[in-house]
Amino acid sequence: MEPPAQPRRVTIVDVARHAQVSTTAVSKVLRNAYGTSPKMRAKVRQAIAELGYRPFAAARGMRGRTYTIGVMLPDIRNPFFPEILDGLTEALDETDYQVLMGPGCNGEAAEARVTEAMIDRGMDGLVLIAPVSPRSHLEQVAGTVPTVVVGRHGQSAVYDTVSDDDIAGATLVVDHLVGLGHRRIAHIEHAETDPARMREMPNALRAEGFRLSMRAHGLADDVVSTTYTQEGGYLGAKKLLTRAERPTAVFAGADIVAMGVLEALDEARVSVPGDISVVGYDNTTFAALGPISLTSVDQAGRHIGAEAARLLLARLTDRGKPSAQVKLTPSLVARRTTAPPPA
Amino acid sequence: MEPPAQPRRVTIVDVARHAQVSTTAVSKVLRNAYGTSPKMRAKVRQAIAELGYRPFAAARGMRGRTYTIGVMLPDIRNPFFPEILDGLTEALDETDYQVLMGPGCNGEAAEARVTEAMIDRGMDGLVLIAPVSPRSHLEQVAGTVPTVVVGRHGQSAVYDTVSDDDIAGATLVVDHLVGLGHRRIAHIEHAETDPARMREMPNALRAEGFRLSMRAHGLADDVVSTTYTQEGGYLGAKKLLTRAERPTAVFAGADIVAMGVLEALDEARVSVPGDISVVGYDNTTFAALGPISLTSVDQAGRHIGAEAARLLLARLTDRGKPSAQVKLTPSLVARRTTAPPPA
DNA sequence: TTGAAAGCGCTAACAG
DNA sequence: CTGTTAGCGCTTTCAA
Repeated sequence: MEPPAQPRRVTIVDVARHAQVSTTAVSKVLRNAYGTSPKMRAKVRQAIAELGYRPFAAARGMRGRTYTIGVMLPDIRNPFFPEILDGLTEALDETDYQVLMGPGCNGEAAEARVTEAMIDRGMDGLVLIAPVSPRSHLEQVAGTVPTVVVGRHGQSAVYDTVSDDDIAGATLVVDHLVGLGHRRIAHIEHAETDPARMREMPNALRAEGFRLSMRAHGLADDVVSTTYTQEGGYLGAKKLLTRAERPTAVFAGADIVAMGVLEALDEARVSVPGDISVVGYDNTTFAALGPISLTSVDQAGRHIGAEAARLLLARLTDRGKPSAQVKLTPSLVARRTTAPPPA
Repeated sequence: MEPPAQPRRVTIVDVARHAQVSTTAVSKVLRNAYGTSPKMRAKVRQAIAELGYRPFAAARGMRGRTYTIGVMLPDIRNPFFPEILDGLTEALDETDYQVLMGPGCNGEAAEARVTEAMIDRGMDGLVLIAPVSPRSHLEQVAGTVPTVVVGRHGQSAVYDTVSDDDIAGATLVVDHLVGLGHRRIAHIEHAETDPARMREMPNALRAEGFRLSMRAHGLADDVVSTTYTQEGGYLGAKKLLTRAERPTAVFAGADIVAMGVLEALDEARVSVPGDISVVGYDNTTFAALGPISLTSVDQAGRHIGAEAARLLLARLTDRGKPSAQVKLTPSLVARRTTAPPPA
């Protein structure tokens, strides 16, 4: 008795017939395009509601836009990204655009695959979060579809960028620790070898900011090179503990690194912050967790996301607009892993 | 001198002309369809490579499939989901399908919006992770596009399900604690009022498993109702600490809840696991973090994701196939938050 | 085994 | 302001 499960999708033709107008009229109402009388709009809107019509985005994409924005994020596990996404979706909520995310990619090959997949699906705009691909690839992507690059410095004429001032962030950390009385401060960095990326990747800038700031205070800049992983932090801390003169504070380049540091210090029965203070970066969710309570640098992820959305919408409206670079200022959140050095 | 930035996309027509064959032939080769000679395939493949052709998925979707699978996840912040995603993408890596994720949705309205957006974009199949929408909506979605529901019990004739045995997981926890000598064990649950969801949502089953298991051991089942949030854990623990007879162990329904518990215990100067043992659920990344080292239940997220991919691919091949329910078995990971009760 | 031709649902020129 | 018409890039009958 029941109709079969798939009663054919309602199309623009059905709506046009039901409203006694042309398909063009329906299309125009859908897009709030110029040249529709209020009366017609009302008729069409009613027909749409009565039939429960929803435009088929894939078909729209063949001529116009798909109303889809793709977000590429390198690592879904990084607790910093959800904040960016929140800001992004919130800003896009009012619009007709829908956000779809590519699954975590690591490395250039995966990034290329995801960006291509998004372009092939006719996405109207792309937001690339902390991409590692060479600049040339980013520019090629941006040449095909409006693009905003987030969390990577270095400007381009074809894409907009939104990033947080990592130099300033590192300076905040050093100032905080020096203010507490620390003199021997070590930094654990994510080693960057590619000279092109040196100037663009946040990790490189944090290390650079640390060096500059320490020197400005007339202090020696002690940097240990590992990676931005928990293990990297663990190994880095182990190395620091063998120093003849141990540092009294460790600035980990990312919260996840700080976790490894805390683990190593715990193992070595070094008290935090009694013996050694620890600072992270990113102010991730777990930094705020009671048992951890890590002092960290907050990047205002929501704002970053909101700015990215704003820039993308602007470029969607005017593809030829000059590229913009937005730089936001981080802030330091002091918690229980930092204190004055032992007397 | 250079051609303009947008030199028109290479289409199937270009490939056909370059290979001196019809567009039909190219299409067939693309889809490994029946009726192409090896010689023709070779010619077409070469032309594709020489021109750097990539099919435009949006256009394919108009007649056939988009080779896109949509994954809806409720909360990108939940560190359990990345595991599922990894299993999913890994299993799909070999295929022509691309995974795209909807942004975190909370609540039925957001879920409906995302599922509709995915359907409107012609996605070939959907994976819904821990959806909260009523069954009727899930079945409606599944009636439109092949669907696999993950992390929610209760079978349906139209969609497949993959879930972890939450009753068994709760039993593992109780057995572990009882084995250590605990008798007064409390559980912090996420309150579920909707009777329909009672039988389907993991949180309800964990509480149920706890009750059953405690009674099987001849012990009283002490359950505190809050929510699966850090704050819920904090408040739940506060409440437990006011008990005349404090429990010697707390089973938090999720790792994030355990974080709140640890914070409350820390504040109250209650030692873990000296005075009170704490167990979480999900074995999230931060459970393993050195400073936390939380005993937790592991759901084998990768397997869940891999199973979901397998079922979806099967249904993509044969839409009429009978629905399947896959239930996986969890395991307990003992860490440093559990120990025998104080003497 | 191969190809010509007819759409899929929608938008964009262009006429009226 | 409204409607007619011709595609977008691909898949799919259906003949050859």
